[in-house]
Amino acid sequence: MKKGDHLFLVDGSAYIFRAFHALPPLTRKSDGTPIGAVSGFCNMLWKLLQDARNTDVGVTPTHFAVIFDYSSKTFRNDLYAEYKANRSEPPEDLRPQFGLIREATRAFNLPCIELDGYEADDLIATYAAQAEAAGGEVTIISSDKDLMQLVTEKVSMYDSMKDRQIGIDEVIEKFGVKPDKMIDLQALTGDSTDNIPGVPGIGPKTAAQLLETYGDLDTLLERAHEIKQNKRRENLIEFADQARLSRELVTLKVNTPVETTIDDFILEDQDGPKLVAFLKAMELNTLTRRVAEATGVEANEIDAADIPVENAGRARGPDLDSAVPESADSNAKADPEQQDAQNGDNTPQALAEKLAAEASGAKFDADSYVCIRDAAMLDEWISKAIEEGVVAFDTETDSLDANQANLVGFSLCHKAGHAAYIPLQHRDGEDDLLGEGGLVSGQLEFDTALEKLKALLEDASILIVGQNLKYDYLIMQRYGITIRSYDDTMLLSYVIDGGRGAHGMDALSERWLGHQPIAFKDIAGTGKKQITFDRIAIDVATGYAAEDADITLRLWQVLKPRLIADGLASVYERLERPLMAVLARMEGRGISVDRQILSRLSGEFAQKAAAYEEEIYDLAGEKFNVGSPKQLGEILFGKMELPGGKKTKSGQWATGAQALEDLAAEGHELPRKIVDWRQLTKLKSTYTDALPGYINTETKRVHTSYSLAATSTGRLSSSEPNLQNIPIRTVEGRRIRTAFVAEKGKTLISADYSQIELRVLAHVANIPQLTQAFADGIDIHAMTASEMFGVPVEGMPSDVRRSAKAINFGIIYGISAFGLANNLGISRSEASEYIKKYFERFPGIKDYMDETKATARAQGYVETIFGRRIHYPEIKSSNPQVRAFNERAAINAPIQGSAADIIRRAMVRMEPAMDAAKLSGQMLLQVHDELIFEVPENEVDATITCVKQVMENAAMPAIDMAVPLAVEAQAANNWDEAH
DNA sequence: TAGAAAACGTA
DNA sequence: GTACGTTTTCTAG
Repeated sequence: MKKGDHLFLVDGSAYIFRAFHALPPLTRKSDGTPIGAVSGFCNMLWKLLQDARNTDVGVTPTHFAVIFDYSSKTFRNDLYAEYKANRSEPPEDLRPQFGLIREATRAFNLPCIELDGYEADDLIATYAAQAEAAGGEVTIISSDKDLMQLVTEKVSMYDSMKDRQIGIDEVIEKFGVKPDKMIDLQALTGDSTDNIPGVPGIGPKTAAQLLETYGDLDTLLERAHEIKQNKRRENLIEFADQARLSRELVTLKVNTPVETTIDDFILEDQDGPKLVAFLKAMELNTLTRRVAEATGVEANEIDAADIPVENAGRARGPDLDSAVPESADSNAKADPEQQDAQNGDNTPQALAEKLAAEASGAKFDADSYVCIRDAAMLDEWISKAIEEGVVAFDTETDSLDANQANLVGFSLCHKAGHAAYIPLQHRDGEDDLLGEGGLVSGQLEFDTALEKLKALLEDASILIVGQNLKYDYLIMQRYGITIRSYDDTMLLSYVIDGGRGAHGMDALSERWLGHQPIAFKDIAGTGKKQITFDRIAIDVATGYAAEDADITLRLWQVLKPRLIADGLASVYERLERPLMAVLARMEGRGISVDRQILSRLSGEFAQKAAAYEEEIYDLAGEKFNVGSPKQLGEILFGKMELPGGKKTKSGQWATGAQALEDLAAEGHELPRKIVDWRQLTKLKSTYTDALPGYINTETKRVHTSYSLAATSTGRLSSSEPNLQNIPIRTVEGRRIRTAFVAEKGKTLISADYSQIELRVLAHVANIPQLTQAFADGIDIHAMTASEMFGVPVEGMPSDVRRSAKAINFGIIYGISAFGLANNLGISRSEASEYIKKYFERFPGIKDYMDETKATARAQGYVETIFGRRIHYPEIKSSNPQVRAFNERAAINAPIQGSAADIIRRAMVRMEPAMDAAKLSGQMLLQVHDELIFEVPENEVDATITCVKQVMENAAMPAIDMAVPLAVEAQAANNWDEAH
């Protein structure tokens, strides 16, 4: 550094706090990460750097650095233990921003300086002194009075938020003393925020006046006895030492052992792409645009930076430093009263309520909806969407099956009440042989519209809002369009109101907007007369489709703030939103199913079933519909007068498998045959007959549909076809699995969590014996039996182990004596004894169950270990049966739900992990605790290693489980052998 | 023809 | 005892 050079020193830590308190509390990324301070910081830096290049404006830095506090412990704590001891932890909302602001600094290509044991102020003092000694000038970007002692002819300060220079004159104006007296002034006045004692009764005015009179602190303290005011005199004498200590505390060190020299601070050019990538990740759209423009970067071509989110969360890094923590939510859980007192109507909760109240009274006006039929108008609507940055989007198609549906039109809504429908493929006239009538005129040309739509949907700076967006995502994916930034109102509702009712659009519209949408069947008819959407008149379609987009946007406006207010952003952001696209890709891939195998099995099952039917008629003495429980009941308990018949709640004879097994056990032949017949016909009708019908004609594969929001616990569900209930328990049933095959040259890998729910139980209930057993890898059911019945694990009778296994599962299900008795075929009192014994051996389980019930009652919901909430509105029901049921479900939910969250996390991480390992295999299916992959034969071993790694570490780093997660993986050519 | 009930497949 | 989805039968309209 030389004469004429100018060093800018940004007081990063102070800026963070100041910006945080100055900016609106709701400045957040779409994932809920608070970024108010980050935003302010980036804008400030950018402005400073821009000014630096406009040589005619202000001063021009040649050197630049951003300085941070390192930790809350510094050398000052050795001088005075109470120093800053009254500082409370920074607000939860602020914490993630410390790390992000350091990231920001690096993205700006600026040195990011901190030093253990020293405050940012000391580093600033040191560098300022060095620069001044070298003949340079210094501007300190801060308005902190603690730094004013550094101001000289060559060193000034700049308050970036008020755009104000602070030089010698400004210090005198503000404090009445020259900067070189600031130390003495602070020593006298103290500082309650930093816990610097000072001298009681002396404020800045008095201090300035005293210093004016006596010159400096030492002289003042020596001549304190001359002071006329009694109290002031006494205090100055009594607290003289305290004043000296205070002076030491406020004096900034100009000789901190810095590791970087000011010559390393030479201001370099911006790295445009790097900065744009970071700003995109922060979703600072305006600044992104500005920076892209100024640096000549095409923002659209740059992906948002991958800011480390998970790893930093745990690391005990410098000060409160950490990038986005796992839970960016805790602020919402902070004491609401305190927040109210501080922010009044600005709390997230208050804002969410206000928005909800507004939405519930809003009017819907079908006449305001627009039908877009020309390109210019579409352009106009798209630019409105770009302007808003948010747009609701909905596709209309001719089928519910996203893997074969054709796009008929789409709707947009950028502002409540302002929605449009864009018809593309409506048809009329008679069906020809292909079932295709003529295209209705007055529709935009398909490819033109699609191209425009692609630009909109793939623009990462525009948030696409959908309801059940996975469907639209799949449709657009098939047209070569990938939706980049999105929110899904169904998933928002699922996270916020899990267990409180349905999350379909109709239900949500009624719940939040007090509006009943046009029903699909009202415009398309029902049953045999139902028509597909492309046959619906365009004006009718417009009213329906535009309304859907309108509703979706309004729901988003209500639900997104609630997500933040309820502190559920991280659940949504980590377990729901990213999984949507993962599932869409899995569904799009489908799995190969061998038609021949199924058809052979169908024939076989049919033959055997027919044979059973003959025998059944013989035994019954007449022909009847074996599939009719009603007729069967009459034969068994009416005609044949078998004993022990029970009735179902609707008054019919119960002929369930268990009832028939009981009869069979008494030596009756017929019930056994019925059970076997049912098994065969079940396998045939549900699987071997039905599955081939699901083979997609184009892909030749079976594409299931996963629902992310169907279960209360967080599990997925699978339908059309349900591939989560493919038989495995019986030999016959297993054969169906052999029809699920890998394509040529590939292999299926099945990887499943071993005993994941019992492991979660061991973790959440904190049971030492269970934890130990899992750590040692011993048979968990045998261990339980051994504990309960005092039988050694070696050579344990199988029925003893079986009882223990049933109890272990019973615990997970919120055990009742009734249920256990049923399962084990023992008496209620015996079952009660077992449970009692179990609770004696594992008192932690009883505690867990009692606590969970109490929690559910007290707050109306329970939580998984990752914070997913499951509500039980009926937990306080006066009906004992209803209440007991809710209690059992509430006990089960954290266990089942945590396990579900774990595999969700694994799934979200799986694709990136496999990419990183250069593996080309693909994830096809999920069955609650199992993932199925299809991989090239030569990648099997590497894939298994990768998959196990991801699955076994899926809880980390959010949760450090007390129990290891174990995953077993196998490869084979079909699902039966792979499992 | 729509929907409930019963049965049964999975974790 | 928890969580699901599909099929068939049966009933009500």
